[in-house]
Amino acid sequence: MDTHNIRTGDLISGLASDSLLRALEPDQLADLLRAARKRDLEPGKAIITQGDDTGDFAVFLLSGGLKISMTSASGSEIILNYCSPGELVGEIAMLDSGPRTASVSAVMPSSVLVLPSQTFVEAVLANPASVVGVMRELARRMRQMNLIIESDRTFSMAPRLARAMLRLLDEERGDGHLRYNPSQSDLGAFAGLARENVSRLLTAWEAQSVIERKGRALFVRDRDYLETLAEFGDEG
Amino acid sequence: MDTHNIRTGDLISGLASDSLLRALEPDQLADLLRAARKRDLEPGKAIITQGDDTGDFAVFLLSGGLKISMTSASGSEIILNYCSPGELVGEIAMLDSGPRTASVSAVMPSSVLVLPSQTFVEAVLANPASVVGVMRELARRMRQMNLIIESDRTFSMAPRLARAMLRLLDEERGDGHLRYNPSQSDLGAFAGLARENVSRLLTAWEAQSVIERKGRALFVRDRDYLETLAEFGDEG
DNA sequence: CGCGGTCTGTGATGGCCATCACGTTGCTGC
DNA sequence: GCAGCAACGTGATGGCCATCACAGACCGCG
Repeated sequence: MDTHNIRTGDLISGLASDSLLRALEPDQLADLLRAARKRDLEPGKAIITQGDDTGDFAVFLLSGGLKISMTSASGSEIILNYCSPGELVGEIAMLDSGPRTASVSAVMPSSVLVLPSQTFVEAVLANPASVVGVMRELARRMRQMNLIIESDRTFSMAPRLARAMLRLLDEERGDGHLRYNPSQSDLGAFAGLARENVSRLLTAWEAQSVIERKGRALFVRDRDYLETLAEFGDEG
Repeated sequence: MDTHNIRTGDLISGLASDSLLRALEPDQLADLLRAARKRDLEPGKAIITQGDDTGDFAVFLLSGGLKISMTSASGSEIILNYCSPGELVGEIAMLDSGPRTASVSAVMPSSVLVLPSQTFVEAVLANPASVVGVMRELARRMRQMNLIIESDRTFSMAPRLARAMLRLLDEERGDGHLRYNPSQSDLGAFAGLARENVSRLLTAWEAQSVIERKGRALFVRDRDYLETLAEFGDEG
């Protein structure tokens, strides 16, 4: 739990290209990390729970994977997003100091840094040029949420699942690997449809060689097919 | 169209409490306005069109009312939000300089200021303290979008329409007035349901004295009813 | 190896809601 | 006042998809 031996060099090179922290200078980043506490999470363990009103920190993911989810009034789970190392989550409540509207939990063994709100604000203020980067990143997320709303409203199951799977594609590994080994229930909660229908769609797609399955793992084989589906719906 | 005679005093007092610009000092605000061009819009006239890739400006609403909408792949309209005087819109594309993902058009005679991206960024940088306010406002919007996604996924027609109408309630006028005189089609596009079902729900609610109708205008009479519906769904 | 638990496949059923269709109202401009 | 148009009311129909139900597959574990 000693945080002073975090190697900031490693950290910086590992920052996600779209991380809020990318905008900070190495000096500020080092300051920030000095004020952060490291925590390790086993799979399933939550670091932020929906409803908490002590939302005065954000979470920076060092390794592993996180999911951001909320429980709807009817009790079902909605997965808003998944995160990879180098990304910052929980900034909404940190920035506006409201209650947590979503939970964040680990989907694999992970380690995170807990960044107090105050330190983050100070770091940004100390480096005004970083502000543009922070705003740009916030804007990018709003753009993505607009897409999700549009998708929910106008598309049927297949395009929605296609979008979800494309968002899960592991760009680094290159072939059709998905990140986080999602179960069918996870895919359903992510795309907004029932688990049974995920199963039906996957079976159909396998028959068309759009995907391949090895055990419970999925591989995208016809990415173009999913992309046209995601963009134009069933009719296209 | 001479913009140098805009009275910044009036403007500042008219700023929405949650405006991005609220965070600026009067000096920066004055600079900003000096670089802005004023435009007048008749109802239905668009100031931003979905797909434009010259998204290097934001729009500040002086008077009137705007709607932010997008056309889905299937051709139907989705209304993402309405805006009142004092609010800033179009910042997403301005901040991340991507293409416009939504259109903005007037729903009543309106006048707006067109703020170039560069000037906005300069104003913010000149006043680092304002950064916190800007981020806070962006965070607030993301929070609201999370709610919309949850609403779309888990609630049936009635709660969704209830939420839409509560968002349209005119807090200033106090009684049950709605802003922007929305038609049933507008309500449908805003809440995500078909116009016919808006009609059916409104008829039912009128019979229960939840709303009252005078001609085509709507008045909320039982706000509590709509709020419990919006929060807990049909079952509550 | 057997055993509870989670994950998965697949049919049957029904409800919610979009769509179609068409009639009605009400406003606008001539 | 009346033609034309936009907004509104309301039934009928059907499709999509959530839900229920249950069987089989896979997995860690004692």
